[in-house]
Amino acid sequence: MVKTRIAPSPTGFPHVGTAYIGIFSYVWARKNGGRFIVRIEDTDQNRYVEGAEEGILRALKWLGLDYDEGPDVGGPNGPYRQSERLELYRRYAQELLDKGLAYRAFETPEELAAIREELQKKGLGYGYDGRARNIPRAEAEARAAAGEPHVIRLKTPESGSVVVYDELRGAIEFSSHEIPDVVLLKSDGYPTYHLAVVVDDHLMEVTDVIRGEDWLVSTPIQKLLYQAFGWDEPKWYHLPLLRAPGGAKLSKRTGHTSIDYYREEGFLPEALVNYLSTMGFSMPDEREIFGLEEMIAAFSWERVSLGGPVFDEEKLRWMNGKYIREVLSLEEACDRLKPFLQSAGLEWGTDEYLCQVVTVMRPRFETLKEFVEKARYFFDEDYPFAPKAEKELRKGAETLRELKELLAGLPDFAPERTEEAITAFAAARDLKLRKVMQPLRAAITGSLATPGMYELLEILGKERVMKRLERAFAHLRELEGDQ
RNA sequence: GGCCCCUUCGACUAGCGGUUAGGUCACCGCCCUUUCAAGGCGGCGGCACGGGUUCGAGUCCCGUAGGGGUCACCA
Repeated sequence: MVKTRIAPSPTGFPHVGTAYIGIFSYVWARKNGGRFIVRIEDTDQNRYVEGAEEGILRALKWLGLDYDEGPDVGGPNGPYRQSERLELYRRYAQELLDKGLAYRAFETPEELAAIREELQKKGLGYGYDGRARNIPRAEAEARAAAGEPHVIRLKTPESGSVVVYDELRGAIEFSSHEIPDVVLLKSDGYPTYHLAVVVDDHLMEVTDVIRGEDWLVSTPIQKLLYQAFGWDEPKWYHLPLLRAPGGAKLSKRTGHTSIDYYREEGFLPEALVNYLSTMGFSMPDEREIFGLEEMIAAFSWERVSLGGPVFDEEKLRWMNGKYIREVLSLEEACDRLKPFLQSAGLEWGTDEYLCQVVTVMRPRFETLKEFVEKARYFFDEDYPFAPKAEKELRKGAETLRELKELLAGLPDFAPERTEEAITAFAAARDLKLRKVMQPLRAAITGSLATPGMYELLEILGKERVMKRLERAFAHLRELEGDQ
């Protein structure tokens, strides 16, 4: 059975990179009828952030990446939080010690810094020379027993090479002398990533490790660990890293990397997932709008490209708009908007009214949050007047007064009726339609960017429109009073 | 810097030896039009470079360049 996992660290907000890798892991597991699990890698006590785990799990659920096993849902191979598995790592580190494949090292951070500097001068690529290998076993055990702080390091081969097989790139060879004696167990008793990931992936029966390319060069270390334990290694897939517009790895400094940011800005989870999926994957028929189910059906590693994709928020916005106007049903779109209206303190009355508004507004906003900004006047009689709208108001004040009388005489604001009345009104005065429309638009919305006038009038209704015209004239008087 | 990975329009990508190198975003123009959008149509724009292999390379190989990653008791 194919089993994939995602292993986020609770060190901050939920990262889009986690979602990105999560999508491919999820899809590959589902494609194969396998299992997708979440494991929390909280082995760094210094970087641990309270609440981060909850944020990450919430984000994964929001995106629709439901997992079969995880810290909050349990599973057959738990616990799924590394801080709760410390005994396991110690036991396995001991096993390596017993086999003579690992050793205790007692250097202080200062000593290590000195060693690193020294090696750096010699032009060597990494930071430890394996000198503690020379400490006699008995002495090391005695010092450890005496409570001397130390770490346990992996004894890596001194010659030869390690060949890693990446499913997306093929065989990659690393010279053994470039693989350092990495720390397996830290002096605080916590494991490092290398030990924890191998022990957990093995125990949790992970068959396919899908992760970011930044892990590629550490794979030989983990492969060595699998060998040391005598376990079968999983298949490795290293996905390219998401890039920021400049080209560097997407980070806090180079772009918006928090999933929460996108949720708060009014992006739809479906759109974010869809967009992230197109970062490296493409459908056989080149369609760009597709959901997880479609991706699962069409997925193949051959359709994954390896160039680092640049995360383009502009295209994400376009795609989000596409979802709002073409993928979501009208009712669904209305429901998604409600929380945003609420947090803006706006009331929409009936669902029917909201849907009328959304119907005409749908082609005009790309994020849920943007709707609130652009459709405010539908929900607030105290809508503000934009400077350009005020200008139209001034220019068309006379026309508007006459138009108001006309509108007041109409029995109702059915589109056919208002259209006939207004076009006739303009024709009678030999006015271009816009000379009539713009002042009216400005008056009843405070804006010059709105849906069509006839639908606007119908949705707002005669009563509200007449009141708004009154208010607009009042506003006009204030403006003139100021001058 | 050592090592590793990557390289098609500005961005995301299709292409798996023979194509006028296709699509999407962005940009520009036109159409529609009462504004703003959406939509339709059209345009701009690319195989990093140099060697090979081959009758024939965007497609295969090598090199160069460029970009990225990684060199922690962080993951």
